[in-house]
Amino acid sequence: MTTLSRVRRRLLTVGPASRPRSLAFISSGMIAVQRGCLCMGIARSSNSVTLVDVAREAGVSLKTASRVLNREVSVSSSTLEKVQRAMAHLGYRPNELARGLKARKSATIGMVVKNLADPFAFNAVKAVQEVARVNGYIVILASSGWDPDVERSEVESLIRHQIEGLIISPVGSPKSNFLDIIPPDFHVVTLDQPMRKASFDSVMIDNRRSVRNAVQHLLEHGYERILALSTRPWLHTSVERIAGYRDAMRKAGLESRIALVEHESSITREWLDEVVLKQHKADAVITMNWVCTIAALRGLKHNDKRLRKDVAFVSFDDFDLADMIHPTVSAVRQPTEEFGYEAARLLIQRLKGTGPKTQQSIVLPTRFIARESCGCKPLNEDDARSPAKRVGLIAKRQ
Amino acid sequence: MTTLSRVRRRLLTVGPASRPRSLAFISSGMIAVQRGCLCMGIARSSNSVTLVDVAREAGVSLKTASRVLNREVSVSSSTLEKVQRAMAHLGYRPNELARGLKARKSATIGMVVKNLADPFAFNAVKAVQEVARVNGYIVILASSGWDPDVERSEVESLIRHQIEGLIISPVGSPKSNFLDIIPPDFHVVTLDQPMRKASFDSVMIDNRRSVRNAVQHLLEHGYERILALSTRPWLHTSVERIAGYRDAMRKAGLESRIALVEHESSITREWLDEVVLKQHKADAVITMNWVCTIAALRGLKHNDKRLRKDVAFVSFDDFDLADMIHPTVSAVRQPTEEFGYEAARLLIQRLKGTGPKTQQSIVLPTRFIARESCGCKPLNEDDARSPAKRVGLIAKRQ
DNA sequence: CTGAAAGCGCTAACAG
DNA sequence: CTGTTAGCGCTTTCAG
Repeated sequence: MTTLSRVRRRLLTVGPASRPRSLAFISSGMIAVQRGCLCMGIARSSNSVTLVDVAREAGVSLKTASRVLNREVSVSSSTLEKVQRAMAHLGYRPNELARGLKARKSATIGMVVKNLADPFAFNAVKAVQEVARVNGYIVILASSGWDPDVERSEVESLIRHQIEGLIISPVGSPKSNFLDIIPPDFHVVTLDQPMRKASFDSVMIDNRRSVRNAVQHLLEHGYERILALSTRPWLHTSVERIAGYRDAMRKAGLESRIALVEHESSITREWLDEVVLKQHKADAVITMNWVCTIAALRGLKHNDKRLRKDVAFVSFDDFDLADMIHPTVSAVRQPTEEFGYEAARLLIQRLKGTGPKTQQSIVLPTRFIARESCGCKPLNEDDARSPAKRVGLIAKRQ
Repeated sequence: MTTLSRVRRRLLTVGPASRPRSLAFISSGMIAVQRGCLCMGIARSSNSVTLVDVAREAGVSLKTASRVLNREVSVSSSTLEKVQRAMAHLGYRPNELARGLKARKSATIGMVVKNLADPFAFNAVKAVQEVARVNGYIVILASSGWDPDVERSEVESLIRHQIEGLIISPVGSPKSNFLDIIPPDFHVVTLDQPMRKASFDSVMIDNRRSVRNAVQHLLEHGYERILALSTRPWLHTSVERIAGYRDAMRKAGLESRIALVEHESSITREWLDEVVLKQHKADAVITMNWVCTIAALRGLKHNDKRLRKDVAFVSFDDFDLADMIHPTVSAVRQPTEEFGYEAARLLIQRLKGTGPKTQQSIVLPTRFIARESCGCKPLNEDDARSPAKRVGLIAKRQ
């Protein structure tokens, strides 16, 4: 019998503090079987072995048991062993919630993303979870679904659950606002987007430069009627990326052609036909994000437009199987897992009090993956492979 | 001044219990400003407004404030309003951890997946999180990375954090074992795979039948040297799927051709060339899971093998852009979001005590999406679209 | 090196 | 309808 029930132990080892309470306790919904070998707790059934029980079993005080639990040094090896044996024997499981209540730490970090189905999000989440685990933290995951109200209430919920820090990829809409519910010196790391009017740590890329470089690449191939395609143009990332596009076009003395839609559902075959092909007579298209890419790719295909032959194509955001589409799709690759990795590292540094006290802004490098759709012949097969090859991999560091 | 600090309130309203402790408290790292309008908590800075504070501010007892917090009915509208105003004024934030300690519920469910980068996993997680949110639960996410030991320790960690229920897609390896650390009447729902020697609720598909149907489809196209390709053949899902393959082949009086590898990294171009093409002279390939598909697709492409022309192809697991590869890839589609949705529904029903008491096993339907790689002309464009179109969508029900 | 006592922020039992 | 009292399971002073 490894897991003696609470009642059993209470009955058997009344101990020094057998106050009236014991009786009241027993009468309130427990069954005590006399035979002494089988006891069932009905009320608080599962796993109610507490540190008190451990201490009693080991014949030490509660505090001593607590010391063992917390690996404090000042415990003689004999008591240490006694307590550990008691823990094992009883099948003791510390209650992290109770632990956190007094100690004011929950060993929990919160993470909020916009859409888990976006490769950016799940790769980041994956890395965050991995780093958190190694450092003894768990992560509560929430998803805003691009809704500022949901975002706000999710953050609120996380705070109520006493997260020690927050990693968030903010919706970033003008209406998005949760700064007022963040406690003053709370640790927050933003991903992908910065927060207006806030000075949180952040992990981002140089959106503007990344797009500028990509557009320059298209220009070098001789395309001139390059069209930038973006959803949610009010997003900080969109704004920056479009600025990068403009930079490159302006420098080349060419007219900017920009097609913006609020939501990817607007990017239909007909719309592409009308706007991209008829209106702008684009000879190349560069998308500003993943959903855009998927929508445009699908729409163009159904238009019987062949990538590169009729219109060159560059995607912002690389994706699985970009190297399997014909022609293979050139893309700006963000280091999605690194995002999560760095964010978690920043946050945990803060929580542990190691690392710098000043605001940290990490800017991660992107890479232009030249495949065929931009007009190139891919040179390095490894580079050209889509992110799929990294499935299951997390950069191991630290 | 909406957020008065704890010290301030302690100093101003000493109340009945002004024990020596108060002094010690103040001396240990707080700054009290005399002017009476500005106070800063240094020690326990953020958000330490408690229900006691609210009660005091509202001039009611702790319990009454608690009643308001819990929306209990027996509160007069005048006190209700008083308390609510006090809460708003103080910027009160309930501590869910403390709440859970006494009430023995954490409003938290745990979820463990094998690999978050797998479309199956993130779609399921997404749905679980959504359903949990709507029902007032938060979800702690963990990932086993296919490692039984990690899986076990993650489950252990979740239990320590007092999750009320667990949704897990088990590693399912022979060494995988965490049953002994699950408390007796704990609520668990398994996803994708069942647990040996356990009678948890589960959400699965009919793997055997799904594959049998797909193979039969290939047979109807006249292929005879159909090869089944699988990783991790010891997995329950793999076993079932391979059984389905055998069923169909046997029924057709054809020889089964099965190529198994432990890990997808074995599926190289050379390996495919040797095993699939030279050794088996396969005229069709059916993969048994997503990683297999990606690896095989990539390997075949680099072999200058054209899908359908040289070898037909069916993928178990549909994927984004399956309709963008040339030829488009036929696939067995699992309802990935439904998995999560149903699992969460089952679990929350259990937690709330609604719904049946007996073990529930939900078997979700799959669909064969006939595109071109199996030899078909796709009929319905909508069906043929890859799952990408569903980005951002969650089935709203209940 | 060890223990007793006092809570963390909240809910629950039981009176009024 | 409201308040009092006793904890949830743990950590934390502060004494030995």
